[in-house]
Amino acid sequence: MQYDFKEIEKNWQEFWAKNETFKAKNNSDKPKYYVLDMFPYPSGAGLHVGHPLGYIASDIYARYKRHKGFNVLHPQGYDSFGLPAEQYAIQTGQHPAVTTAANIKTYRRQLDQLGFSFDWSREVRTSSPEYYKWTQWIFIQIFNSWYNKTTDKAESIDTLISVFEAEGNANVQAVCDEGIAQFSSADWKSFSDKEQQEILLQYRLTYLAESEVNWCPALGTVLANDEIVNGVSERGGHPVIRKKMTQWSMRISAYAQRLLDGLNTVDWPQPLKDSQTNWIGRSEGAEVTFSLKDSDHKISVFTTRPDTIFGVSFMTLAPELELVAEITTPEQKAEVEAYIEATAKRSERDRMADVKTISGAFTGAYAEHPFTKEPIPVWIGDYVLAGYGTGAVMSVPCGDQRDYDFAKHFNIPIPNIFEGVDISEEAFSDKATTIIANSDFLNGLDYKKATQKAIAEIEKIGAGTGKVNYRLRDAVFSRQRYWGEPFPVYYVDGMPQMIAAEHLPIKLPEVDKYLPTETGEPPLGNATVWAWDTVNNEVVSNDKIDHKTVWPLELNTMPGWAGSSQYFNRYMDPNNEGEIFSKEAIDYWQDVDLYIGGSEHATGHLLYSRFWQKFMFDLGLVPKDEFAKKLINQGMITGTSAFVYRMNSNITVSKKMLGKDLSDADDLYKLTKDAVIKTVQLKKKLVFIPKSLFSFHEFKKWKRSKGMSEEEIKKLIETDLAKERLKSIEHLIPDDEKEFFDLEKYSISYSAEALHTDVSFVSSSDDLDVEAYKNWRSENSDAEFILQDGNYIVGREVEKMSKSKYNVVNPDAICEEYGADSLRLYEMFLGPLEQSKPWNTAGITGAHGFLKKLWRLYHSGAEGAFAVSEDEPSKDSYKTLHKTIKKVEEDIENFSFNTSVSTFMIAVNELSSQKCNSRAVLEPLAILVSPYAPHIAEELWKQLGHEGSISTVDFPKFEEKYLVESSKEYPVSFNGKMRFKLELPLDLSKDEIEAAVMAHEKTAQQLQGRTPKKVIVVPGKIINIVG
RNA sequence: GCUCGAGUGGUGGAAUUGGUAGACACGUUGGACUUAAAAUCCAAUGGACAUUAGUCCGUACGGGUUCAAGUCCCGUCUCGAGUACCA
Repeated sequence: MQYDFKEIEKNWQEFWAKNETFKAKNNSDKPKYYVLDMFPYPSGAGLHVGHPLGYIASDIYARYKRHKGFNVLHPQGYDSFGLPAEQYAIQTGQHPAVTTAANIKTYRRQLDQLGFSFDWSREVRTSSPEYYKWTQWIFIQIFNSWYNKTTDKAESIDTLISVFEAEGNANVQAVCDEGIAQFSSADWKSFSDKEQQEILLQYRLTYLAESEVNWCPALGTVLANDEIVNGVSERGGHPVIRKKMTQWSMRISAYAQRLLDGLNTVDWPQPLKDSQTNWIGRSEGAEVTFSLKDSDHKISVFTTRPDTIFGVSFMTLAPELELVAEITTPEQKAEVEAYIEATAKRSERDRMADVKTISGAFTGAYAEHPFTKEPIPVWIGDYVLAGYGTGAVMSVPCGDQRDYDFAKHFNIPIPNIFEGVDISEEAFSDKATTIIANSDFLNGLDYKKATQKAIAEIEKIGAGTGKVNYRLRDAVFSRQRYWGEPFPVYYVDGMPQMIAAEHLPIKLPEVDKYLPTETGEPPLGNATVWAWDTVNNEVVSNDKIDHKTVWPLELNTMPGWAGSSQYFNRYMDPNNEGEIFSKEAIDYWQDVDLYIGGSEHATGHLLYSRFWQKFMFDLGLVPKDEFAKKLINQGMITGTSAFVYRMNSNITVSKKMLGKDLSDADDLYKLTKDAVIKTVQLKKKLVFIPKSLFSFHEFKKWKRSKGMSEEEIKKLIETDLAKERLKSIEHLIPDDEKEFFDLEKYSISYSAEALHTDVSFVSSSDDLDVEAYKNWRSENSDAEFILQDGNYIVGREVEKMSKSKYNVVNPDAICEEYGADSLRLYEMFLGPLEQSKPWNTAGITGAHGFLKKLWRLYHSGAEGAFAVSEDEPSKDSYKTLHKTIKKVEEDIENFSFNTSVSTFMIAVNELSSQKCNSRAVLEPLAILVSPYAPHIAEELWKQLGHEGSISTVDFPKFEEKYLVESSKEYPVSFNGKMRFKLELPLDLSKDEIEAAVMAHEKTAQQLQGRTPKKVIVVPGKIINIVG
């Protein structure tokens, strides 16, 4: 009986589905374990072999945990709202729901075919109304909350209202908008309903605010920074302007400190934590207020260097600040306005890319130094960003390079406040060696002491306070898109109103087209049935809007991260219609134990999810304020692209360059160009040359990487290349030009272009299936390939796996040829999970060969019949088994899956040579392999005579006694170099070992009469003889 | 620029607390079986010299610690990821 993986895999996949083998129960005597994958966006292209890497790893771990007696939750679903489906809808008119459903079907088939142990009964799709009902529900909870700094958590807005009613807002410590006017209890009560709502909106955790966005009028949409290239849209190249729009924002900044602190409590990769830490960007310093001369205005600045306050020689404001217009003097008005206008035209990208140009304008206003009372000129400059801190800086040119450059450029004085430091060339910003001078009460202090003292003095005179500032900004939560969650929001007199939870979900309306409306409204503006009837509590036709009981609904939709910010909790109770999840479910499952996914989500999904989790924790909805205990970033699988080299259709004949200096390939190239005699058109248009005939550019690269000497290059070019290999293209020269193909007389040069070829045409030894390539593209049908030894060897390069590079490998094809178990093993075998590594289909034969060998261990009967004996295994077989158990268990616990695959291979190699077919070894072996190659394991388990699935059978127990050795083959080193090996009993003492070694004939041979100075003996490890 | 990570054969990668560098696999070469191919099996495979024994070099580069360094320390280079007028 052959290893028929197709039949086996099909049967067991059916078995698992039919028996719901992997369905997790929400209550169990077993301990719980929650293994989660970052769910996929179902794209139209389907999966390539890179995608399942993380899923295979998490599946192995989930299966392992089942063997270890855990009740495992291992769900999967789809992040199915998103731009590609919408883009496709705009192009083809097909409803995104239709294409999304079709894509999901493909994904499901591909996932099923890989044998994952997902509990599909818990599948969620972010785009299904049953799911987004709860996304809308959370939005309402966030809207109905404010952040109380006193209790340091989110609270219901009702607690805020009662404070307002009782005593106004004077004592309220909240994370809220800036500059809210103070009001008393009586004021509050006298406010109209609308006024009250407006005030509350400034406190809510999600609020409407004007945010500046990249608006593209031609596309009618807002673009992300990376969708803009050189100031125009990436798609279509339309102009983009900065525009203020009223949008929903999430007050994530309220959680900045807790998001930072929480990182210390989770086992996540350090780089990921670092990037979140950077993103949150905590900096300590002081906020200092400067009065303006001859004006009531004040300017607040945030500085991390209050110790340098006596070094201030000017102030710089962001040009966007409204204050600028108010303080500019009439004389400077024209200049300032011109500068503001110029800045507005520059995109953020421009301002970022262009660090060297220094620009700014003087406002004519002067601020007053809080201590010296000296006048300080106020400038504006686009190196100051409106969105960070207060949008203003106190400029200390001696201590900050940007301030320094600015001061130099505009001839502003640069006072030196550092002891013994020369600032004539550049600013001095080394905090560690700072000693302050020329600074009144700060003189002689170091950075730390001066900072403390400065803050204390600033506070004493009421000019400011010590402050912690965060880079993290509130997150814009509105998108001008169709294919996203609709907001459960309607507007009464422009004020947003939440729809009561019992009327959710508010379903996405149908539209005729998915583009923005002609008046520039979001796509939902095209919906004709999109108004809220407050009497019947239903969505009704727009023409019923009467602004009495029927009101317009919100036209924006939620962003991509809305649906993915709490899905891990919903999996615990995904079909609950009455609650987001039951208390029992969340209390049982608590949080994710292991989360696997890509590092690209570091500052998006993984930050927002932590924010929502903390919010839900504050509300008492979830028991943990961090949702995932451990997280692993799987590396990317890159493609190994294959290249053919298309020769340009003419070659250049030049004077012979023998004897010339060829020390540099650049010179060589130039030389060839200068000495051109003639250009010869080839007989054939399409000629593909082997890599070794590729142009000089390739040589340069090769030379550098291989460190070739000049001599070697000469040899290669003048003899090898110029003569033998060039001969292979001689027949392409037209007969009447043959005289120029005299390699003794002339040099021939040409260039070629590297073109991607589909990797499926290339064999494991890099030779191209020329016929397949010719058939691939009609223009190639009569192309000529210059072969070497009968083959065309392609060039190889590792690149990102992508359709356009023709290096995508489809798992369907791999499963068809080798089976899912082979694919699973091979993906793990490639290398450490976290590392990125190139895919090379050729290597899969190793994994496949292993499975066949494994199969043969159990099928040693006549014609490969199943044959397992009840004999007692040999000592060696027991040893093989138990060292395998030990290693595999350690490896899984450490997520070192690649090494455990090697361990399996070694075990099977050993058992094969031991001719072991004992049940006592082969049964545990099947369980060991089961997490990695579940189909074959199930089949072997069944053949071993067991009923039901192998999936919850106890993991084999490691027993030390089988590994106990009586002797060790010691490596004997002389001066650290291993010279020979010596088998010695393990129970020998150090002295006995030394005696045995010294008595050995090879020792004498090595020593050649010398007396060793020292003999190092590490029992059980090594012997080193020095001298 | 800053932060983090990584450099080991032709390739992917192994290598416990410092203790036999290159496990395992691919590829390559030779051989067996076969009419042939596939499949399978056996052998060799870091480099150089010697080819019997063996010797020397070798984990990006230059130093250092140690009986012993891929592993620890200092410096340099290269590559990758993230991030950026962040005051």
